[in-house]
Amino acid sequence: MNVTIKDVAEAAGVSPKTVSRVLNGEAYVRPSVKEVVLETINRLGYKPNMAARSLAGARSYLIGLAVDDPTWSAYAAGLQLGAIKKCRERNYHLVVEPVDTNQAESEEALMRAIAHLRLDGIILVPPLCTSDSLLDRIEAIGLPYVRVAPGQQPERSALVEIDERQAAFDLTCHLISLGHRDIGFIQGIEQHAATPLRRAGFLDAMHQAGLPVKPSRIQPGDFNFHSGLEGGEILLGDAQDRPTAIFASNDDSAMGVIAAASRLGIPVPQALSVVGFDDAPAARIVWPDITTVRQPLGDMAGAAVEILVDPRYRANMQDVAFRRVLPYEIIHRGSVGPCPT
Amino acid sequence: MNVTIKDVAEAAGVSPKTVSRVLNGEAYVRPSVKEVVLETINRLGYKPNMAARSLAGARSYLIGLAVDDPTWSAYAAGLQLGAIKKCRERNYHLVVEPVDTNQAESEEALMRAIAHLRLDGIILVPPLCTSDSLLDRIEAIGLPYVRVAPGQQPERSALVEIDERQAAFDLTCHLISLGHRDIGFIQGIEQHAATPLRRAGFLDAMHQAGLPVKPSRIQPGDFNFHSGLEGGEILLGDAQDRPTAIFASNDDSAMGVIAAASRLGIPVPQALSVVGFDDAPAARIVWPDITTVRQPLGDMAGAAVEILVDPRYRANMQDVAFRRVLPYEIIHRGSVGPCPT
DNA sequence: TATGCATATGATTGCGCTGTCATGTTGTGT
DNA sequence: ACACAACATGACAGCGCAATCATATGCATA
Repeated sequence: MNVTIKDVAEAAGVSPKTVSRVLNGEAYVRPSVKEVVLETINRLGYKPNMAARSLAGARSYLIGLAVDDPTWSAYAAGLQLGAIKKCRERNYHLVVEPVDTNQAESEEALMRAIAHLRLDGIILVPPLCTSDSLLDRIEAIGLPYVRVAPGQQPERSALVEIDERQAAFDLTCHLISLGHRDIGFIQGIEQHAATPLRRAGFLDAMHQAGLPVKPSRIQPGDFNFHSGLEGGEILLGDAQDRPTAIFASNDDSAMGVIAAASRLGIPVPQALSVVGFDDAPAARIVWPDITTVRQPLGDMAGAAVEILVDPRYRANMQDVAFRRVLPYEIIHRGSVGPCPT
Repeated sequence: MNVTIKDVAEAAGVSPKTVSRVLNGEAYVRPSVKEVVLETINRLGYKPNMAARSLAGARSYLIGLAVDDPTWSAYAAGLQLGAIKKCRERNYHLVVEPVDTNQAESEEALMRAIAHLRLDGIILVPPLCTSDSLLDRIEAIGLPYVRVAPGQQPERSALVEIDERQAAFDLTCHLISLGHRDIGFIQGIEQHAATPLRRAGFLDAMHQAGLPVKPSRIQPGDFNFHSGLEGGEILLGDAQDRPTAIFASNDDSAMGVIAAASRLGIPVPQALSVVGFDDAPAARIVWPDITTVRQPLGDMAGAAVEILVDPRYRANMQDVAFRRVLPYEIIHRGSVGPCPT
């Protein structure tokens, strides 16, 4: 049937264990032998059997990505792609596990999958990475995990994030620098750690500039188009008293705000500036395209994979060295203009 | 450490093999014994080890999803979610493998992953499912595969699709029934089998209604927003001679057409009707929302998984019974109106 | 030359499960 | 009552690999 390590060993004139050593990059193999083995592997087209590897060894070469995102938004997609790419590099594989935070049974299914597959590690995406009950259970079984943008309990475990608060601060400052003094804000899902951070960054910037923020200028939202539309219609509804700029907590809701403006006949960016967050693909293609904050989602997921496969992390999961804060970037596009006089 | 089948067997007072029988739903286990075993499994929290199962048995309980879609569009996301859901039901797991059709090395990586993981089956998504070289290689190793919307070589292997041509035909008829007689068309990526089928359905309907289609009314595209924008601008550029409706080959390009109309000051749907295809999430939320064809992507992927785990398919991959044509649905929304007089 | 240590390799065992086959233990028809 | 099936269970081997330990080589130092 299929080529096994034994076949390679025989063909190369060494023991299976030596082939195994070459495969796993262990020390104590003469370069000349190593070369012969590698050549034989290639010639025979040998591919190690993961099941046997994981049964005999300690690792499964499988990393989990747990996501609670029923629509599989661009955010989840960006992370997934980055994670897969890095897994390939490292000869690992990614198993995607969707979880519904609102369903206890769903968490059960995740734990079952983890045990089934003997995952080597798991990447937790908002809002899962802020669920204490889930974190507790994962810690209880000793599974290495990395949180993506948890926004809280930074000391608890490894994490990968950007400085959301600073990014929101910078973006708000940009609007202020263009003369905007009355800026509305559309929030995200409250359970996402990013939501309070982005709001805080926004408020920091406004306060630092000495600009007041009426409570009615802060509208709820849930990171999707509709909430942007609704929040936008409320913020822009009163022609006598409307903000000249709106900060939406992500790009989808920013598109909703633009749609609301368009319905009300308010030209963007001439009469209203709109900014989003995340740099979703759609933010680049809609018209006007949206000024936003680019999160390096692929890099973040890649960093998470790297942490999980790092034996040093597996040895000491409390190690503070595994807290990655990646750079963000403000992307200037067409949805922002100077404050209308 | 972890509970094994042996522990369960001892606790239940039976042999490991009997537990294995219960696990795999084999015949010849007394109901009373089965009950005791199941109770013990539950009590001990036993989770079978996939690696051991796959090493000892013939199945890996892993299904692959191969996708060539660098942006991981809504199409890929919809399929993925449906596949994962069905996998869970069946106690399988999904491993996502992105492939770049333009990179030979990428196909190599896919084949390596297949061998590594001993996949039980693989789902091929356009345009991969029309790559003869890839299909040949997969057949050569005897791996069961299902093609999603291949649009050609229907007899070659199992497939899951909708009747793209009929759907495009129906959608075009809808426009014609509203009085439109001059309809433009934006194509998709030529390598995707859906592209010629949707075009053919469109042309069929036009011809059947006795309506001419000038060559300039057919614009190229690649399923994304930009190509819709460009094609739209060309189709609508001449105010003296412009179609009253445009059929875009998917929702992204339909949004591009709407954006083009908006730039040119052409109100949709008053002066121009636009239809898309796929019923992407965005089609529902933009304004105006887009009349389109809903493909049951989740069901399609689910059906693909069901075929792959079906032992009858594994036994006879030529069986014509495994060709699934799922129903589509035309979704009427705000982007279509009667032909302006 | 003898001693030690770093380097290099192989023999053996077992991971947890399923496949095969042997062995019981009931039921059914005559 | 007997043969013979259908049913029910267990003993045992082995999947392909890595971990462990034992065993060989070199090569410098005393």
